[in-house]
Amino acid sequence: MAQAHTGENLLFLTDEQLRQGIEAVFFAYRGFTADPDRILSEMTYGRAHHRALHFINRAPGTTVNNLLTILGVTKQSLNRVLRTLIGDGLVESRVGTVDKRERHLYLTEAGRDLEARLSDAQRARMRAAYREAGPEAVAGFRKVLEAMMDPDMRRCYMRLRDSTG
Amino acid sequence: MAQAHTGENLLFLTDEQLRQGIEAVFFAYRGFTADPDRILSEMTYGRAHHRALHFINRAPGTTVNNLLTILGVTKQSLNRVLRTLIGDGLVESRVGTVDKRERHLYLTEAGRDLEARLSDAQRARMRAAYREAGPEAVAGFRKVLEAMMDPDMRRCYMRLRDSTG
DNA sequence: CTTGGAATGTCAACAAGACTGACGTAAACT
DNA sequence: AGTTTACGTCAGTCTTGTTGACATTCCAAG
Repeated sequence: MAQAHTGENLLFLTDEQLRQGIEAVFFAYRGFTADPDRILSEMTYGRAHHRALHFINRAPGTTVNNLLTILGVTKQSLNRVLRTLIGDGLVESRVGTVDKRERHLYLTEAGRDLEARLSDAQRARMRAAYREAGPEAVAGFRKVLEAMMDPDMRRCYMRLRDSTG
Repeated sequence: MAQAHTGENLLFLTDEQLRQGIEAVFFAYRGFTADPDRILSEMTYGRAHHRALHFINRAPGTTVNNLLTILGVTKQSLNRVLRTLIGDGLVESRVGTVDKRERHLYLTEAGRDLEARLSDAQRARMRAAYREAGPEAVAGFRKVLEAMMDPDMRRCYMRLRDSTG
């Protein structure tokens, strides 16, 4: 009856198809992080620094707490990363004007430079993959990814998405 | 001219679209691992154990070296995981008959039980996402993921895929 | 038969990056 | 005035990855 309803035999929902999807995500994620990781391994930074740089660049002036919920790590873990990035002059931390308890985070020019290097490498692979797969595949790709997210993460994602479009 | 060629305006290749794709992968991967991680956190195992169990279940009798290239870690790192799994009676290691240097890995019944628990949890989320997105989106999803992989990983993935279909 | 290389395993040391728990400070809210 | 919130930090632990060194076992080629 599900078949009758959708006009599909729902082959894409078999355990075997799902397993292949799981393995595809596993292998693709390796490719996803490979290029930035190569750049980062030449310095004292890691993937955690990349993530922080990415989202600070994405939402300049974001607070530590906001970044915490986006990244889904503890404040101690994030603080270690932020401390080195601030110490190395890649990130600037400004005390809030309206609420002085908050610290607003911004990339310095050096921070923007590194972020651009990392993002360019990651985007190059995504661009190649998108071009190879075509626009309709990309739309489906995004649709499934969004459906895979936890509701909380989906809200994070949507908020970021809508803030620039 | 690219527009004329494809009949698209290639909006899906803008930096902004690519960035959204990158963030979608980031947030979706969190969801992807969340359910198995919850189960694993109740025992002494982690994500590395899950990965080993998954691929041993997927290709019973696989050698350590083969698993090494699939997982992309060092033998020392994998060995630590395998040692605990073997010690806990979830994995069996049999000396090869044709080449006695090789160890062939199999899940015990207890190993299959745990693997099934983990896979069921992960598949449930994937199934929900697939159902929500629909078969065409799923086809695009897979297509982009495959294009994102490193060539080596793509070969690994294809070989596994073709061995069961 | 001996030697070289490949596959596997083990020990030791180390680093990144996550975690918990506890504590302190300052600001804001009630 | 007391509580909560935001942030930072110290200390310790865990998982998972890394390198380097070394032993074992076996196959194969000289």
